[in-house]
Amino acid sequence: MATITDVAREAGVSVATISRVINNNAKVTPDTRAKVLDAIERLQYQPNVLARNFRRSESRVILVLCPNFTNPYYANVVTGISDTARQSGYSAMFCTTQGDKQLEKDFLDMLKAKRADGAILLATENSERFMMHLAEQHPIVQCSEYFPDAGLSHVSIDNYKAARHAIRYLTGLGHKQIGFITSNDAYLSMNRRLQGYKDALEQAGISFSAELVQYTGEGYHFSNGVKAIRNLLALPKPPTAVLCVSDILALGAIRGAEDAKLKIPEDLAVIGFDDVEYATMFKPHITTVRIPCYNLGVSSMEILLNLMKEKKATCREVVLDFELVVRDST
Amino acid sequence: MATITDVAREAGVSVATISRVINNNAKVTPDTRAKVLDAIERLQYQPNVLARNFRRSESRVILVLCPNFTNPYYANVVTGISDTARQSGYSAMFCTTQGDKQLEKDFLDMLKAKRADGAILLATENSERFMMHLAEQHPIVQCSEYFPDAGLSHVSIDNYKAARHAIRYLTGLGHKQIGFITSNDAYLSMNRRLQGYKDALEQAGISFSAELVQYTGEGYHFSNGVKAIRNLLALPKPPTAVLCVSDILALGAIRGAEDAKLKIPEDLAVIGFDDVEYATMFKPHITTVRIPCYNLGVSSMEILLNLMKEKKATCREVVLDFELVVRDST
DNA sequence: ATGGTTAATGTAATCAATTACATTAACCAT
DNA sequence: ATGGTTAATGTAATTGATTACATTAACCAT
Repeated sequence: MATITDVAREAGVSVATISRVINNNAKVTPDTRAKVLDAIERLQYQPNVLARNFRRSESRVILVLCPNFTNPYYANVVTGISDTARQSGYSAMFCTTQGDKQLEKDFLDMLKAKRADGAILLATENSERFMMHLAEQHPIVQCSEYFPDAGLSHVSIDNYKAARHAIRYLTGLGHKQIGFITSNDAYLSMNRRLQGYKDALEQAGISFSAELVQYTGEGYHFSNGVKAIRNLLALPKPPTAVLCVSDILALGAIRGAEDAKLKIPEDLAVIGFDDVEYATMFKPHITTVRIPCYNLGVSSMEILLNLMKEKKATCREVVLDFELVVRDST
Repeated sequence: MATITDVAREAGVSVATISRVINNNAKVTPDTRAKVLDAIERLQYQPNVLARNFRRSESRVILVLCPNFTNPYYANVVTGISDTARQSGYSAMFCTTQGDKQLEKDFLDMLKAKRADGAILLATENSERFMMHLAEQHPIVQCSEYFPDAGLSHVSIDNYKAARHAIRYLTGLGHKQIGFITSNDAYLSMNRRLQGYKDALEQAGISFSAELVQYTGEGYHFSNGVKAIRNLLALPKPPTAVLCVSDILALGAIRGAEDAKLKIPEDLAVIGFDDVEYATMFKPHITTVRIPCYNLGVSSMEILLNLMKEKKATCREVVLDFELVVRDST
């Protein structure tokens, strides 16, 4: 593989000039530029990335902190991140920390050791304080979940509006008893959705009833959805519609309701969240709030690229559009 | 961040000695070693990875070619790869090529440019010839799918045995009309499974009937499973059991059979492949051939690490164990 | 023509680790 | 004591790109 010195010799100029041409960072006569490009072409020269990274003291690696890959929600986000990173010459290092705070910290330590140039967090167990401190020294972007008002860049949808929108749709269909199935995870998105649910009810003149809100414990398991809907159906005044914070929970709720001989959507309307691919595999096809996962990933990476380029940490907040996809479960 | 020179000064020795200590590649007096380790500790020294990679001319990046992440099969494999790579100080660069041969080639070109040290292929559109040639110059491991007798290292399960095992189980239950639902993808695993199916039938004294084999087209869509089982059930002598090459297809087959008012497993026994997590979400829980996806990933990465260390390309073939998980669909 | 100004290009230091080769020290046999 | 041998350690080159600083050339105004 030819080096910059080879090219300099071939073109009859100095290495500095070659560097100027390939980096476009100083004036070079059109004439010499042509000579240089010619030599580069002839020798099939490609700058040695290792030497460049070393000299520039950047690793061209980004970190991605992710609960897991097996949830298709994350799988899609990660694909978006990965594609965008690759197109910009970055490689991604993933860590599925599964709630291990220390592992997460160790992983992020690679930023300090210059083993990575930036990080995207799809969720974190660590504190807001810790992250704010880290973000002062390194480019960090939060995706989906974030600390509000922490001054960290983040990309997400408006979960409040999304839930409110879904509930308005249900009240518009005439539903008055509307349940809400959520997880115990202390995610911001859950709170925002709950608030959207409450406010939409209030605006529709329906009084809030705490027992209509089911917390399923942590994680998003199908069986949790089944359990939750059973509890709701056991109420003196069971709901005629239910909003679930994930498609998997919604699928579980449908299964639980069908087990109880209810017809979907006649006896119970169900709305999910995410619009993951396999949710459409089953009947009835569920109505859901589509989250643009792939684009969430793309956008996070783009912001991170900017952050890494700029040096000065300007906080960017990007809110992508959700979409209520109406199918057969409502 | 302290450099090797700082440590040398602190310890009162030369940089060469520091290098010897941290790399364990030459004799150093216990005495001086202690001094050096002491200095390293005091200065919190960590070798500069960029300088090291540059000098050693290795990138510590590996490539992973993967059809997609959204299929939980791949998601699990990739997690195994990723975890193992990280533990050894490697980061992974993923490319979901979706059948784009040229994109795949461009991606693998990073090996030539020394932007990556090795690659794991979860499937490839490129030819055996191309890959053999590439593997002569760079460490390559194939995972799940591979070219038999191409001399490339690979990790997989024994798909022939797995299918044969599943069919023997079905014949053991008394089934004589057994269908096989597979995809049109030209994967080795599909052929091996088909052969296992045929041989197991023959050994059970059942003659092979081509119409009992349904090809679903490419990809593994739920709806393909539904279609396939419909075709099978429309036969003059419909099957009483069916083996599907993926859980998703099996789920589709179950749905299609239930739509036709068949009871599972009484009227139709169904076996899937993979044992992906969400397959257990639905009832009836399917009997399936479990593939150790995560370990497939771990093992591939371990072999790749060896390959990268050794330099000489010794081909390693690893076959991991499958397991027939009997649940409610048989 | 002279000096000043600017634009283009060249020279050589630099980044941090590795390592070939050189040097030193220690020990043993004669 | 002398020379030889070996083990431990040091010196300095090397890797390839970037870039501060130096040099050159060209042009213009006087």
